[in-house]
Amino acid sequence: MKKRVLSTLYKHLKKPIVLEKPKDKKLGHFATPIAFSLAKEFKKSPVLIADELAKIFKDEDIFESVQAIKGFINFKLSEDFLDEYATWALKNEEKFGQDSKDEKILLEFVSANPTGPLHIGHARGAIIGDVLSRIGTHLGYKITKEYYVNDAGNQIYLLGLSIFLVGKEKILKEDVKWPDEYYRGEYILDLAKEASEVFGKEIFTDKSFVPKLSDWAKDKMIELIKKDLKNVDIEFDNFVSEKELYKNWPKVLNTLEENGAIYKKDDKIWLKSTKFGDEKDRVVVREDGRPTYLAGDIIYHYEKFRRDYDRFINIWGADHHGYIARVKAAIKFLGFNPDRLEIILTQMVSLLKGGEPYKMSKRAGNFILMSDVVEDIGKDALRFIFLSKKADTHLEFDVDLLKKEDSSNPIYYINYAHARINSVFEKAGKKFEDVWDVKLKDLNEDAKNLLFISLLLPEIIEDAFEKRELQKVTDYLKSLASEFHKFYNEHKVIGSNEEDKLLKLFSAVGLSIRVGLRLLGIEAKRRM
RNA sequence: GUCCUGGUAGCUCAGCUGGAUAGAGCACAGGAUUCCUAAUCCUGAGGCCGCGGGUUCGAAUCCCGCCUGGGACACCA
Repeated sequence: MKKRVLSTLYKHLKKPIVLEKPKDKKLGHFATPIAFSLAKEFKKSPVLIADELAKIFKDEDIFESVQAIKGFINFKLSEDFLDEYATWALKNEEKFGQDSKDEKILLEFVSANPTGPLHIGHARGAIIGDVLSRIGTHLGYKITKEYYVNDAGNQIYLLGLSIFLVGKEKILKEDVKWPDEYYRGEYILDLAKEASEVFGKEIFTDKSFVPKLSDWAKDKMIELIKKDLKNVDIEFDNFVSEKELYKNWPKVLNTLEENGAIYKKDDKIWLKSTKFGDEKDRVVVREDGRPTYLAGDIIYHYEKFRRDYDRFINIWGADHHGYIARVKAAIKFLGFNPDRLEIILTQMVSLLKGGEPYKMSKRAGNFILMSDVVEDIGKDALRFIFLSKKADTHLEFDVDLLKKEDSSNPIYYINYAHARINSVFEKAGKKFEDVWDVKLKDLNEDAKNLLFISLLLPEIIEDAFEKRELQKVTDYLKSLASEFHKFYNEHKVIGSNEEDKLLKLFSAVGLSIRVGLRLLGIEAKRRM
């Protein structure tokens, strides 16, 4: 809708126009403060300019009225236009909100170390990434979902070591000296038990077996993570192994050297990342010849940029923010444009239950499992709440609130609207498609307003995707449900003179709720 | 100390490419059901938009300084 209005206005003005929501919805559907900016140019009062423009726009069919008030120009869309659009949308549910963006995007997210099950912090990035991909794909972007598996390095060794030590202590009943850092949690003991079945207890007798345990456990953890993700309806297109990437390390290192990106100092190899904005240079190869974690990321991004994509989006935990500068510096050294890489940071999640705070730490072992929360409140509620706040702000929520069956639980509230719509149709003995060709005219103001709001979904999802602010979608669905409930309470549908028209209106509301939720990976309930 | 982020109603937050009286939800108080799902709705109260300065016809929004919460500052991932 907005696009139609913009192109109509552009036809007359030939200037980019800002369209916004009028302060008061009674004023109209859209408004523009364009007269204020033109005032400077033409040295004329914005009020006069607005009056003149309003007269010009008035003759356009898509507007019912165009009014200039105090320099603002307010537009009301015509019923014919709204009806036509609604009819099309209802008959083309799959296409509703679709667009034809033409960009190939590589979206990397989750990428949690395969050293344990996913915790609630990972879930946030997972859900945001998944929904970005769902919405982006709907808008026409070609999106590949990728998981970078850190299957090399110290953390994986620690995983094996942790299993080894637990096995030694709990299965062999030997005394164990615990290092400062190791993985805790029951799953380590479970793995140790399973390992003793697979390999025999002897596996815990000698430290030289640790790599074997590491390798075995890592694969198990990857499977576990995939299962955790599957349970919230998230699937990836690719899993990229860090270990595999190291095959290309000599080549990448060589390229870096040729481009003057690295130097040797203290028997180590350093990246001159300060040259491109990093705080200090970073070690990429230690004195014993082992590459650092950064090396893996450099190879990974080198390979990424060699692939055929227009844009790269990484979703990282906010604790990685210090990494941005060095990775971008490396990309630049490799001869690519780092602006094509965009990093979305997700902030911490604090979980409450009955007002009690939980502190999470994967390494400490007392972290909250994503799977536990899913079991507790369901994947739909988890998805909704994680999407309802901007990625880079702290998210705090109480799981008990999401179990409540009233309006304090947004997912419940929205589903209730959808179920109500279905129920009204059922009571009326009609199917959605029965009313699609009913002509909407002479609707009351409330109905017209609700119709307009229900047709806003396409611009909401586009805005949400472009700004990477998915809470715009959840906010929209909440307000659409609210407008619907309000209307429902004030206007009787069944048996009224307007029955079919209002049913069509309800059908449009249901459409947006259903499509909106589907893009969030949530199925709208038809009955409650 | 440096770098990110945030500071708006009791709580959680939206608004931030400057614009029309600062919004929503929750919580709180009152009210609505012979009638399509009251799992809902309506009404009410509640605000130096962290503080101070600046730019502007106009600042919650932009700039500078300060106060303050959180995070990051590895040869760990």
